[in-house]
Amino acid sequence: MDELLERKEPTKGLPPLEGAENGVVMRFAPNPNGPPTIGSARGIIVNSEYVKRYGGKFLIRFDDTDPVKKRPMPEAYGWYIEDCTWLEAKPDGIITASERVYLYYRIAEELICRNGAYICLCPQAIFKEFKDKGIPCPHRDQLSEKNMELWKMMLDGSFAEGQAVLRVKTDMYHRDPAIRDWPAFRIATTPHPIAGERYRVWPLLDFESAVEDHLLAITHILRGKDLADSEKRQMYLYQHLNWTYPKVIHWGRIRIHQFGSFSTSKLRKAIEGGEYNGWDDPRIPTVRALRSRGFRPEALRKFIIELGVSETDIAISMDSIYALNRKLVDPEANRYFFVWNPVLLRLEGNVPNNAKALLHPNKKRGFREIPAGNEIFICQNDSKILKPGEEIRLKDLCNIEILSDIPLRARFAGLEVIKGLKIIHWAPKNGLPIRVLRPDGQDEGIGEPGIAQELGKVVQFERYGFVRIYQLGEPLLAYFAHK
RNA sequence: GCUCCGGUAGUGUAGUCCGGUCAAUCAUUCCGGCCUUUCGAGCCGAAGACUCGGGUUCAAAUCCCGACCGGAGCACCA
Repeated sequence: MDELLERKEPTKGLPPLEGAENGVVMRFAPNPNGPPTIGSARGIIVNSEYVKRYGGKFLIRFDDTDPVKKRPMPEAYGWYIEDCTWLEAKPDGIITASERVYLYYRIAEELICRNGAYICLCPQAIFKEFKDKGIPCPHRDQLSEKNMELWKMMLDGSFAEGQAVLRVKTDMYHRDPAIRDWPAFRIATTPHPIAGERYRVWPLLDFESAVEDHLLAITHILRGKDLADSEKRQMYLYQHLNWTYPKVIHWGRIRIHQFGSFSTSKLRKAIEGGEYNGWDDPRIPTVRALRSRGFRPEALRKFIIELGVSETDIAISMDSIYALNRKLVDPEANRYFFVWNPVLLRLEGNVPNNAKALLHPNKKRGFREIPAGNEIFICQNDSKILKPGEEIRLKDLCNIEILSDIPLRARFAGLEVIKGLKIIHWAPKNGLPIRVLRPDGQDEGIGEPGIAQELGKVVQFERYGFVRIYQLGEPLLAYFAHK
């Protein structure tokens, strides 16, 4: 009976975590070689959400142990903390691997003593042959004392880069070649951006991550499918040291329709080359870009949590995030007129010099005043469909009758609202020059002066979409959020 | 090539472990209508999916086998 009722429970959001009843310790472990992207946001949000649900600790750990190929960016460490905090996932602890290499050395030595690892002097290509064939290399049977001696030589500089690695003993006959005796430490003499020249022997991800997860008493690991083999590899290390492995959940790759494929290193190049305005350019999928565009963290959290943690690869659309954010932002955003691709419209007759328009259509938030008069701007798109003789309404101003299309002229035709009349918006002749930066390009035009008072806020440009006022000036800069 | 993982509407997702209540959930998108001095919001309605083929069973989205498709790992990257 209980079973039946249990099965009826709909699972909303994230599925329950096995073995989490007494709290969890979870970590988000990025390489700080750029700012967090939407992909990183998934790691930040899901981990922190589980910690919120079950109680415990949410840690951020910088896996920054490659000074060469995945070279960390010193500014990025702070960016991660900043974006985590903005995403309502302030870490309870910050760990930086490059500051803790000495701890990994201790574990390595323990491992060598227990005969769980050996120094391998095979050139990389040679070892690959052994591995593919499934036969132990000549160094595998070295005595633990010999390994310790060679290890010290690695540390003291007796070996050059590439001459020696420390390998964890797994099973050279394992059916999956990816699991066989994997490397734990290699020599890298390039100075590290944070640790400088303090270390010349650096751990590789599988070792660093496995050891840290144990040291930090991580209970549950969420990781991408690309690291699906890591548990199998690291399990051997845990067995050698008699540790207990955390519970692991994998998720599939995530692609975003609107952004296509991207990588942090590619973005970095494009930004350094001036192709983008920076790490918050609306055309790129970073968390800071979303912030600049006026997204609310709740929208992002909700979206990511609804994605769940399936192992299926997914191709998501920003549309869902847009819809979620629109719901949050619509009641807050003041309304303004922005005329893109403006064309001048000359008006005859007693056009009011001022218009009064609601700041919000259905919240009682008062009015804004817009200078009007006999010359105003309208969108080129609107102008194209106007025919002489037609009567339309300028929103919140007056009705007009079109006199001619080229040149564009019209005359005042009354103030009273007439149902059924086509309505267009407009901007004052001496309005604000505005440039809107969009994910798909940019728009330029004229807006009403009140927009300048909304710096940093999200507003709606009527008939255009929601934007965040990014920077005052000539022109004023706005970042487009969504329709 | 070897190894692993996955395939529910356009997109995500629930259901798959423990077969029946699934002629399959929710959201988004699209379409139609209402409302509205925004093409926004809101309201109403509609459309749309179990990859395929076998097998087990009274009964299969759910279990088994095979095929197909997709992804990942096989780095001295993370």
